[in-house]
Amino acid sequence: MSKIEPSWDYYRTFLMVLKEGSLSGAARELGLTQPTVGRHVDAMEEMLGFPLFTRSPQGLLPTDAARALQPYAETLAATSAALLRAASGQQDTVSGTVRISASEVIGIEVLPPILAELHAQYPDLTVELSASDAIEDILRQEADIAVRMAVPAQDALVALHIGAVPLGFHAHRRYLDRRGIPETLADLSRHSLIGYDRETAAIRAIIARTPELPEVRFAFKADSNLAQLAAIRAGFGIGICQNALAARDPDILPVLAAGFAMKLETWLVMHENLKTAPRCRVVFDALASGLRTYIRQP
Amino acid sequence: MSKIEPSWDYYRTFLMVLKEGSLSGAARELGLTQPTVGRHVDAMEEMLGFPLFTRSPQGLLPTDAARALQPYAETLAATSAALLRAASGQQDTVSGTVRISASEVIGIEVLPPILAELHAQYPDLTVELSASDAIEDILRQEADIAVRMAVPAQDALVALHIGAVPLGFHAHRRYLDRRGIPETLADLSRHSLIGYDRETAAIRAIIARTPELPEVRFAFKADSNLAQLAAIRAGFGIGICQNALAARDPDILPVLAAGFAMKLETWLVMHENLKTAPRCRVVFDALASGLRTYIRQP
DNA sequence: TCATGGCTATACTTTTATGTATGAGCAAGA
DNA sequence: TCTTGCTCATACATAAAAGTATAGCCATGA
Repeated sequence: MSKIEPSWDYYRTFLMVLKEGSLSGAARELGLTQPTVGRHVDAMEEMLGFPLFTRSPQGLLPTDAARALQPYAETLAATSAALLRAASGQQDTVSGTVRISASEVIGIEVLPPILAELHAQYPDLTVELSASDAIEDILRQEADIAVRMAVPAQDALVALHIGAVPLGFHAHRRYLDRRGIPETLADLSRHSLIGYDRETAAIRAIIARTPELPEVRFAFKADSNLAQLAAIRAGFGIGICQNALAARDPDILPVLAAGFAMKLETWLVMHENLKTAPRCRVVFDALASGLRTYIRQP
Repeated sequence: MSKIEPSWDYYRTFLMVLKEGSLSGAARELGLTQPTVGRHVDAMEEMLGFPLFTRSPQGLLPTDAARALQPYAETLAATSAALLRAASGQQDTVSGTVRISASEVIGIEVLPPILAELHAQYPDLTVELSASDAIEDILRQEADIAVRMAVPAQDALVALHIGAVPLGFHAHRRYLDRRGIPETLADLSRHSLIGYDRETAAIRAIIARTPELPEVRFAFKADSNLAQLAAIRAGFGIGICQNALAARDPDILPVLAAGFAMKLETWLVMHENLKTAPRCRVVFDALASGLRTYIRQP
């Protein structure tokens, strides 16, 4: 009856073996040695009563059972990281680590100056940035604060509506000089278009709202919006990006601005638990103000 | 830079010290010794850089910082328990442990026969029952399957609408013989009423929907609906309970059945991850069918 | 007042877990 | 073919964590 619960450290080792695919690799990551990692896996297998990996000289291959347990181990890892972040901000001063999740474009083009100013004000603050759009992140505490383009239907979350980020077609002046300026949406079919690789839910919504959009064949495909932005800047063709980002470069010109308008509703999201944490409050307020300024610029 | 992450076992020990309020108590619960538990706490304090407890000969008092970290430690504990349950069902047969969360009344009055029949069919299945109404339970994986009286606004959850459980005023025949049968809602003010101790969201909703309800003073107050049911059965007075439960006892009679009808919409909820787990499927289906039968009876 | 039973803290011993060193297997490339 | 580089497994030595025993503190109750 008095079965001793196994060490929680086994789960950490197990997760790293899954990620690395080998005992040696996991040992390197964890700062342990290969025999130790092997012993952890052995102990875990013995206590569970079934094998987690099939061993081979090339590494360890996870069994179905191991894959079924992986999400739990990942939650453990995320939670323990969140605990350490929470602990880092327990001093009465604004200090510690705050992990922010945002889309690539926002995280790279918009947030850095906001965060730089914030950090100048609070030098003890460490900021982690994670490029991701998954709402689950914040529920699973993989991030403390998130910039999201969807309403979080979550009771446990604090959500602040920032406003709508306007989007539009844009191209580099160099490209337009060479290929001409399209006048109607239909003209787009004669242009080099920059677009998505896989359809996401957000993209399907835009397509549904814009029936005038011609059937297009993209000349440049990338799931990364950041890569699409880079392609626009490089004069590859016409693509969609945030108006405010395009406006920063006088050589990037809006195209079909009158006939086509889109916007991304934006929210700032935080776990309710963190409302009272000073380090999170400060970052939340700075992001709210910074993002609103970003949205309001012409 | 190469700061070693602390042992995750420290968090387990830390949580138990919080719960027990003493090193010795935590040691007893964990199957460790008091010096070991003390060392874990010391190590954790040293790595965090601030104290977690103020020591005294009477025990350990948590600091504010420790209380702030408690929810994270609890998530860790819940997740590791969920991992072990998931592992328990990894055999190809229907086996292992399933943890069910339901209200006290449902869990004690309705579920046992359903689960008994299920267990007769699958003897290798272990069922854990947790009396709780918090939706978070299932999100935080503190339970595998939950019976809930609210729509779960959660993407990651599978929810099956069971139907509406009819509620009504009831009293024991003995009480009604002695005090008479109320004819209108207003008559209730002359009766001994059994009711809630604190207003919950569900209760406020009912009050808002029923403006005819007189201002009442309860003669018996309990937050536990189970205790209220027991008071009704004991002939203490008039209270609200599920019609189907009252109908089981011929001496419990409905009161004001015509003028007052309420119902609790009921859902069966499961984490999406567990959809494919055989042990959870089986329990989910059995609960769905059993609860629907329960609701349909007159 | 003094014993009892709860608690923590410390010194010491033992057990456990980890690291080190090495061997064997397999794949890729000279 | 034979190295090189990667893997896991094993035997042995060491370091780290656990347990044991005990002392001290502070309540409570006879």
